[in-house]
Amino acid sequence: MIGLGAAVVARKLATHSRLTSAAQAALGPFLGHARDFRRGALIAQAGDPPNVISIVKSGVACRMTMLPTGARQIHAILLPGDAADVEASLLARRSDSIQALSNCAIWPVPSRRLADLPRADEGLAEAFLREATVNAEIAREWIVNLGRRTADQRIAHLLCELCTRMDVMGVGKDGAYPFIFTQMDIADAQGLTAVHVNRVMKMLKARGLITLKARVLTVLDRRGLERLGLFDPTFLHQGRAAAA
Amino acid sequence: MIGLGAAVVARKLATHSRLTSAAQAALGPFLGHARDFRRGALIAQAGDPPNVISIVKSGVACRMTMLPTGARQIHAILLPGDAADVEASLLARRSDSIQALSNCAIWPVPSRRLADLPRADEGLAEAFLREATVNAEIAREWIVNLGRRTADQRIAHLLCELCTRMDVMGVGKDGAYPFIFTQMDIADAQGLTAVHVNRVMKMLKARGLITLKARVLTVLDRRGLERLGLFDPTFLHQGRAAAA
DNA sequence: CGAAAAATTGAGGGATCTCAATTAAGGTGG
DNA sequence: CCACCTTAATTGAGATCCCTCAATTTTTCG
Repeated sequence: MIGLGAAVVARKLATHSRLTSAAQAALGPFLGHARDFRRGALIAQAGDPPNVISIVKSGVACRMTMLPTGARQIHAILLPGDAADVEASLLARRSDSIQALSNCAIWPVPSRRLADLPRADEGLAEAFLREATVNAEIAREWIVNLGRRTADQRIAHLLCELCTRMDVMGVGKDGAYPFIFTQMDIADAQGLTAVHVNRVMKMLKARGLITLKARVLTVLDRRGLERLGLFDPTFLHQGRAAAA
Repeated sequence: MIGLGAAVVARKLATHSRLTSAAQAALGPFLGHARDFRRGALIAQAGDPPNVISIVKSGVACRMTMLPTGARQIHAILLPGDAADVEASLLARRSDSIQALSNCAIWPVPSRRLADLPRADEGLAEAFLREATVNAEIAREWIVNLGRRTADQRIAHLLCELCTRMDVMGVGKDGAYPFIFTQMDIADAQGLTAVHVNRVMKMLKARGLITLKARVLTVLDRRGLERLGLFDPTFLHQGRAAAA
């Protein structure tokens, strides 16, 4: 069902770009066929030539850096429909890695195919460019998060970001979202330790903001969570009203 | 002397892209004429429509976010030749601001002019795209810095980054670099307080790694500074060997 | 079902912050 | 070019947030 899978990407791109039906049709052949990865597997590694774009078909992945000390820092969470390394072909080699945070299916699209895309569908090519831009925007927000927010705020902010992104993709209902992250994943994303993440999550539950059970996150008080995390609900939507 | 000023940008772009002499010639008209800003002035503000690219002719600027709490987080330092918002025209409005950290001269280039650039010089347009990509790369490194390094390491890493970028641009000699940053600027870039930055700088001086006098930073032990900051001297050079 | 991974909890330490005061530097007007 | 005034740097003391280490329980997965 390549067609079905491609719909995920179409929906994601549609969150910030207008896609013609021609563009949607071009998407299937563009993506090709997906590859499966087990949780923890490296989808791309630092040092690799960046000649492949990774697009998530299902599951969750991340971009991250392993430090010589063994510490991991996650820079971005990749949900279904998200694309990584759209622009990377412009560099000589990749400096970070992509890792599966759950079992997942990834489309590995040769960057050459992206380079040829404008000839097939100009609008689709621009949509991918916008995708990269939105991702850069999110990266800046992460810098703010890490630099100027407390642990409570950081985690609340991350949860809000993820929920907002899932909302837009139609994932989760009634404030209940699939949540495959380990407390260590969250720690590595927010510059904390797993132990401290545990204590913060406990507090979030105690305050009646969230519930977490059987890998399902339920947001009981979205407004409260946003207030705690100083989350601006509009920041991820910017791309939506983008020109043309 | 528009031609002379444009040479700064040509040199910057040449650090990661090959520029033909035709591209260099196209640069002057592309940039137009610069505007002056005083230290502290806002060059662009959150909420503005992102229809202008800011390119630094002289002085130092930064991209930053002001939080509702009044705190500032800097996401990027813009040195002469650096371009900000190359990709931003794809969004509806900017979410961060650009601020002058010293008196500086900025070329405000209408994004429309960038959109038209491929028709004038394909290679030059690609060079600007690569510029944006390298900047995204640096942003990711900042995330690692903020998330997984101590205050000592962060500051050492930032100093190494700045020195490396100035080296490439031919700014500073014999390990002496112009340094207009306030300790609060460094704090706001690295998620620290000015007081703590002061103590770390004192330590760096005590260890014989640097000297700072009359707005001139002298790096006495570059290797030592890099080791302390876990700085990988190759990370900024990636663009250099970029394809085509 | 059993082994491995993840979550949870406690105790204690350290890095960084906050508050506050003082000194040094820089910029401006006379 | 000096005097003044504002801004930046410096230093101290005490408080906090988050980390480290370690043990235990719970959950997940093969």
